[in-house]
Amino acid sequence: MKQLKFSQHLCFPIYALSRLITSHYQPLLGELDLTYPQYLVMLLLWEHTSMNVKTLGETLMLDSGTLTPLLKRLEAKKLIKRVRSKEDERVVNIQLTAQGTALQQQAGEIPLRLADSLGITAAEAQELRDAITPLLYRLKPALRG
Amino acid sequence: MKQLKFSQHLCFPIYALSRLITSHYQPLLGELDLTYPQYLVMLLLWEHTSMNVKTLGETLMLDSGTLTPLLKRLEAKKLIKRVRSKEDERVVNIQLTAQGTALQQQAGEIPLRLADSLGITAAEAQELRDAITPLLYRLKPALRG
DNA sequence: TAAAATTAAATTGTGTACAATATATTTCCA
DNA sequence: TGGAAATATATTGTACACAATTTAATTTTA
Repeated sequence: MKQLKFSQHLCFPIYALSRLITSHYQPLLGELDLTYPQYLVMLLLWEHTSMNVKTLGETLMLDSGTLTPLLKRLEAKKLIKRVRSKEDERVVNIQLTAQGTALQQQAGEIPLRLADSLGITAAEAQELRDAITPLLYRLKPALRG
Repeated sequence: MKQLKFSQHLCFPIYALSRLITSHYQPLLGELDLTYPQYLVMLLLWEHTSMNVKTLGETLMLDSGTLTPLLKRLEAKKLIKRVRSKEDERVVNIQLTAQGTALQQQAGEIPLRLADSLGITAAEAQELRDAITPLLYRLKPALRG
């Protein structure tokens, strides 16, 4: 069987584009002392006020091995509180602090500044998102093993 | 200014899709004892026989901080050799070993098996690649700072 | 209802990513 | 031509990702 050339592989452009976009976020998020995954968590909390670790993980498609230390860093920065649920002691609820809530103001311009940094228009960004989002949720999760 | 909702952000679908695709590679690549970035390096070497670290880094958009330890792991697995160039002692050439060359046989079925695992057709994969690849190479690299 | 199964987080260990810096070599040019 | 600038790789340190396992709490079910 003929080997596919490197350039014919689907995987690489998505992998590289994801990292490239993250690298454009970095200087903007650096002003808020956030990493990109930390920013995603903050976006969700700004929208929902409180979420538990499991729900965050399902939404971001990240497991507790990634989230637990990330959330501890956000807590160390006093942006969130980690509160074990009274109703179900297995659950940890993540709540915004006043400082975490206040940070939303500084974050408002980031999407526009990001598009500017990337050199794409809002329309192009939407087109790409519309191409990718349905695929993301249609693909089967990988089988372990 | 109204805050964009989480779902309106371009960034997340690409970030999540990239990780989802990698997770589908993992069981297939595990049979070859390769990680996904290691597989990308091997794909390039199978196509070009020998490349130096700089060229690998430009093609994969990875720096020496990522590549040096990754290449040392491939060398420890006896798939490649790292050979300092005689003409320019700054340059390290990466060469396939016989074992590294032989591994290509086992890798031939991976692209089809991946598409099957993802549950997409070759046509869909190509459509997505065609949407993303030009964007990848058009975007400006991020400014450091 | 008590043991088994399930669930939610945390922990451990490996491997990227990448900024920042260091080191060694080569090239440039005053 | 000899020191400054540029180049290629390596190193250090921080922060993800994620598989695998552990721990503690809850639910199921025999």
